[in-house]
Amino acid sequence: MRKSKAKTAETRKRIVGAASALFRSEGIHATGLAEVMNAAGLTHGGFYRHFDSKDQLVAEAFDDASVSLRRTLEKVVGNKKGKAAIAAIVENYLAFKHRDNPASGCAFSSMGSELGRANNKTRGEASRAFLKLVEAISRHLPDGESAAAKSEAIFLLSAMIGALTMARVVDDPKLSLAILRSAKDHCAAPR
Amino acid sequence: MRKSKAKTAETRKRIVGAASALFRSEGIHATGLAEVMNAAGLTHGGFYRHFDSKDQLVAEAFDDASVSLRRTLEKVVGNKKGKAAIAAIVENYLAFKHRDNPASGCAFSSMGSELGRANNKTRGEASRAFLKLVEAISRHLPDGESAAAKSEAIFLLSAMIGALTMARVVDDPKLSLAILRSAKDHCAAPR
DNA sequence: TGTACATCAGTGAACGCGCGTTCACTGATGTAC
DNA sequence: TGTACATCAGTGAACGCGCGTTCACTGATGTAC
Repeated sequence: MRKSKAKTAETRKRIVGAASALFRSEGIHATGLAEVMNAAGLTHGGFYRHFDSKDQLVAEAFDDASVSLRRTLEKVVGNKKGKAAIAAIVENYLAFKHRDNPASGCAFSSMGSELGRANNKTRGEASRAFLKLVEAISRHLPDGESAAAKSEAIFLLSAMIGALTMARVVDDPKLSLAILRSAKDHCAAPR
Repeated sequence: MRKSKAKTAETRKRIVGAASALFRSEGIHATGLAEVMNAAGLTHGGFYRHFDSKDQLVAEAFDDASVSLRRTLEKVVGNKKGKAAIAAIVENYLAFKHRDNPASGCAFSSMGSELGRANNKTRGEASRAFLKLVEAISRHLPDGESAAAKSEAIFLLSAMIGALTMARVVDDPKLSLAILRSAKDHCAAPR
C-alpha cells in the first residue's frame, strides 16, 4: 500500500492539522495518537511512518497553529494602519467566535499551561512564535521599531492571551463577556 | 487501622494540599492519584475513603489554591492603600519567585487551559475565585465599588495571568523577563 | 467506667481500559537495468 | 519503454505501562449498653 510522495506529504499535513485542532480543543495530554490518526482518516499504527514521537507531533502541531494565527491576523489587518490595525487585531482576537472555537484559534490560549511544561523543542518554537506575533503587532504601533513599541506589543499580546483564557475558564456568560470587553477597552486604544 | 476524626480530617487536608501543588506544577491530567497519595504519605487505595472521584479532588484542590492566593495577596497588601496596594499586588504576582514556583502560585496561570475544559463544579468555583480576586484588586482602585473599577480590575488580573503564563512558556530568559517587566510597567500604575 | 461490637481509615492486590510505541505483513510506488 | 526488485505508507495485532476505580482485609476508633 505504498503511496506516492505527493500523497504521503498530503497525509502528513492532514495528521498535523488534525493534531493541531485536537490539541487546542482537548489539550495535549488528553488527546491520544489513535484519536489524532482517526481524525486524519487513518489507523494509529501508521503514525511512526511520519513522526518519531508524540513530542515531535506536538511541536509541529503547535507550529501549524501559530502560522495559521499569524495568517489570520494579517488577513484582519488588511491595509489598515496604526490604531485601526491594532483595533482590528484586538477585536478579532477577543471575539466570541475565537473564544468559542479553540480548535482553530490561538494555541497560547488553548494550551498555555501545557506549553509551559512541554519539551525544549516545543518551548523554543513557542518563544519564536510569540516574538513573531509581537512583531506583527508592534509594527502598527507608533515608532514601531522602538523598544517601547515592542514592550507595548508584548503586553497587549500577553493581556489578550490571559483574557481569552479566562473568558473560557469562567462558566458565567456575563462574566466571560465582561472579561473580553474589559480587555477590548484597554487594548484597542493603547497609550 | 481506623483513625480518629481529627487525624482523618488532617489526612484529607494533606491530600488536598498535595494535589493542589502537583496539579499546579505538573498539570491536572498529567498527575495521577497514586502520585498525589504518595506525596501525602499514603498508598493510593485509600483515596476513595476521602473523595468520590478525581474530579472532586480537582475542584477541592483548585479551591485550596485560590484561597491560598487570596491570603498571599492580602498579606502583601498589608496596610497599603490605593496605588501602593495595587503596586504591591502586581509586583508580587509578576515576581520571578512566582514564575519559578508554580506549585505554590496562582492556579489560573498554572492550570488555565486545563480549567477551561474542567467539569462544571470546578469551572463554577473558578468563576467565583476569579471574582473574589477581582474584588480584592478593585477595592484598591479609585471609586472601588464602581463598574469602571471592576472592569479595570478584571483587566489587570487577566493581563497578569496571561503574562505569567507566557513568562513560563517561553524558553528565552530575556524574553521571559521582558514579558514580566512589560506587564509590571502597564499594570502597576493603572489609569 | 468497662465491655462488646460496629464502624471505617488505610493497605495492597486486582479490575478494565487507553496510552505511546513496536512489529509482521500487504501491496502499490519508485528505481535500476 | 519494459521488467524485476527494493522501498515504504498504511493496517491491525500486540507490547508493557500507568491510569481511575474497586475490593477484601486489618485493626484502631467510636458507640451503645
